Amino acid sequence: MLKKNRREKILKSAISAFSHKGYHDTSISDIIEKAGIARGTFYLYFENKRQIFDSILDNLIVELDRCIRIIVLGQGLPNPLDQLKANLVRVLTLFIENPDLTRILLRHATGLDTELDQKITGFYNDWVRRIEEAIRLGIKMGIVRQCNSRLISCGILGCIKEVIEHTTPGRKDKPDIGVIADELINFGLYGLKNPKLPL
Amino acid sequence: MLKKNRREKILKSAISAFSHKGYHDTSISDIIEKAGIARGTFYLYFENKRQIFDSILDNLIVELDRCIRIIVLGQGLPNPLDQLKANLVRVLTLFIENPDLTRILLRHATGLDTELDQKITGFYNDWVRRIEEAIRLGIKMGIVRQCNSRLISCGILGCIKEVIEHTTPGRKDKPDIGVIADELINFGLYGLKNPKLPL
Amino acid sequence: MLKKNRREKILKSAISAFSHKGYHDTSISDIIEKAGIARGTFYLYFENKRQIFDSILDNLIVELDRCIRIIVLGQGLPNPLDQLKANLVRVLTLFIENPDLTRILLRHATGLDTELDQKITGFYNDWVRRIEEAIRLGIKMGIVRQCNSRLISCGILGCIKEVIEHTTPGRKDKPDIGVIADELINFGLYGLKNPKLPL
Amino acid sequence: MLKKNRREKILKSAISAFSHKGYHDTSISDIIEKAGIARGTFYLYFENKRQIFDSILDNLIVELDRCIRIIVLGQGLPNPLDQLKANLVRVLTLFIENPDLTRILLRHATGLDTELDQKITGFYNDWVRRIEEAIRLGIKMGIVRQCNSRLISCGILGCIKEVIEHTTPGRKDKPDIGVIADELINFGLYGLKNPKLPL
DNA sequence: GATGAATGAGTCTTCATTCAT
DNA sequence: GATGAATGAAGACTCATTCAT
Repeated sequence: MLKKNRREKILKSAISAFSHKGYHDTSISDIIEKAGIARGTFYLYFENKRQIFDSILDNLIVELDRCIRIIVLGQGLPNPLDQLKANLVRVLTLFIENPDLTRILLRHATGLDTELDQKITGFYNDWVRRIEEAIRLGIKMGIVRQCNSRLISCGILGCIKEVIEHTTPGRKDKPDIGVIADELINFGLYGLKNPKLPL
Repeated sequence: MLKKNRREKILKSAISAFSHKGYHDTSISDIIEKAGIARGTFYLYFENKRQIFDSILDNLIVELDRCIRIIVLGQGLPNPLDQLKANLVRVLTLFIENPDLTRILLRHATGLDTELDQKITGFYNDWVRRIEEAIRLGIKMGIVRQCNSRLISCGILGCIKEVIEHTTPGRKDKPDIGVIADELINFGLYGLKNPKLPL
Repeated sequence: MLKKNRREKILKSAISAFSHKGYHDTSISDIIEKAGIARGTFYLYFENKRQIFDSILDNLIVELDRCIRIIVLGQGLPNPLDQLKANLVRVLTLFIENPDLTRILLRHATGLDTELDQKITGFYNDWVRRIEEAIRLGIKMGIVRQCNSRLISCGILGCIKEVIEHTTPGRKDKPDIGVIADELINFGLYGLKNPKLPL
Repeated sequence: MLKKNRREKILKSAISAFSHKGYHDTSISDIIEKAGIARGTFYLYFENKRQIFDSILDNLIVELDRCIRIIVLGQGLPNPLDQLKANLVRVLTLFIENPDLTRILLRHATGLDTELDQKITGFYNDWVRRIEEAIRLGIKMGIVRQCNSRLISCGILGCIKEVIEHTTPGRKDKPDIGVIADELINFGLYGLKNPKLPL
């Protein structure tokens, strides 16, 4: 238990440090000072600087994946749109409540090396694929119009990412996540055109 | 003239190196080897490693800004939507024809230090502001529905960024930029909903 | 204790290196090779090359100041001339027993940069001032003739410095410090004129 | 003639630069900028950085040696003391009128490398030897008291050097060289003791 | 397990000197 | 003779990682 606590403490220090200074500008000294441990101790809990960074990202990715529940159609089940919104709300909440992790993922996890880049690209691709599947299903069901589903999925992911990056940092007033989710969903469904106009 | 050539050569080598290995993993040795020059020569043309990186980004930002022309309404002028599309096409073209620069901007320019982060954030904010103004104007004119213009502008920027990142790298077949632009515009205007369905 | 030893070892190596090759021609490599330590270790004990040099000089200056005791007049106290000689003997001894430090102070500490120059000038000025005060007191007491006390103090300092520089280096036979001190004091008091001659 | 002028211009620039920044902190760039010449041109007139420094010092040493005239005894000739004072005045004048050269010799020429150190030591030793010979002669003639002539010569040289260093820099009011020379000679001959006191 | 002193590979940057024009 | 772009050797300093205590 004590051991776990120590690991957590180191992780927290590392998250804070990486978030503020980025991977390269964060030194082991930064981390151990914040954690209040000795230099050697760090290496008892993590193999090296790179591994603790990976570890942080892996955790985050797992958490993020947990936010996404497959949308199930069926009588007696919540409206699919509501399920979609619930997913979005969970993701947005996770990011907004963990601004340090958000910064690490969106600003600092990028371009470190090929391996990591692939991991993150893979993670995003996963989401793109899920969105794409949903769109394809929608098309099949006649509720979504024909489009380049791949491209649009990509765009939707980017949409969400950018809104998160814009919403996260240094806010003191918690934004209303429900409103944000609604705006995003409306935009994704209906676009910007004034519905009162003819096509 | 010769001097300009040399500067260009160094810039090209640096762009290639930064694009593939990122800022920190690119050494001056990498750059001068690619450029086929001596170590000291590098410092004749650039103050230091950081400055050549900034220089590359500054160039790119200038080029990008040149792609965006203000949309002008009026008889005898092209359709605003076509003007919008032309902007988008120019931006997409610039990115797709310069995949190395794209990688640098989207993967490697992020999180280097506060100053650079602010410059890039500022640049993106500029675009967000322009999109926002267009949306506001549209709302006033009654062609765009009510929405949180700020949030949606952000989303649109992210949409474009992600599509670019997804489209750019390592393609050998040039994608059809016109098609991409159309898809993006349609998505932005009409969303995903099948227009044959009632609201 | 071990840590202190290491610091001492590095200091000794640095003193030897600086003394023989001067500040600029001494590289960190020179110092760590002599000390038998790794490159990084040096920087555990000293901030940088310049700081260890300053440190050496600061130490020496402190030691030198310790050699000088204020001359006190009074019954039952040693003859003022003997007190003066004792001061001189202590200073000469310090220099002669530390020829490396002497070389550093007299040959290599000069002209490195404005800051250091001022520190050393300040140190010498201190001594000049003390000598000057003694001369002024002597004039008041009627035992010293009228003179430009400032100028002569300066000259006396130079006198001592040059004798030290001439006496210190590479001697194997220890010079008789008492004799040197006597010669200097006699010169300062009586000058060169044969006392048997009328003025 | 033009060529000679250029050489002089470079020399002047170098003297000014070396005087203010010292040998190591003076770059070839400093010199050629002040001289208004191209980099390569410098090497047409001087072999390298070190040689121009030597050249400056050699000039100065020659000038200094010219200041010293052998003291000749004989009827109809000026008083030996006056000859001595004339020597001193010439030396002091040279230094005071060339503060940059003085700084170079006294602050910056020291400890550069063994060869130069030996040249300068040799030069000073020359003067020490001359002073010593004069003292010996004086002893023989009965006008100078017994003393360690070597040591005292050294001291006298130091006396003069320190007074010069103290008098030279940054003065706007030209000091009265005759007075300084008198003070120094009086000090050397009679010391500090009040002559009205018994020995 | 915990510590922190020691390590040394790696990198940026400077600057005296050369040489083709 | 004059130029100044090019050279590359050299050196200070950092920091992730190890290991003896």
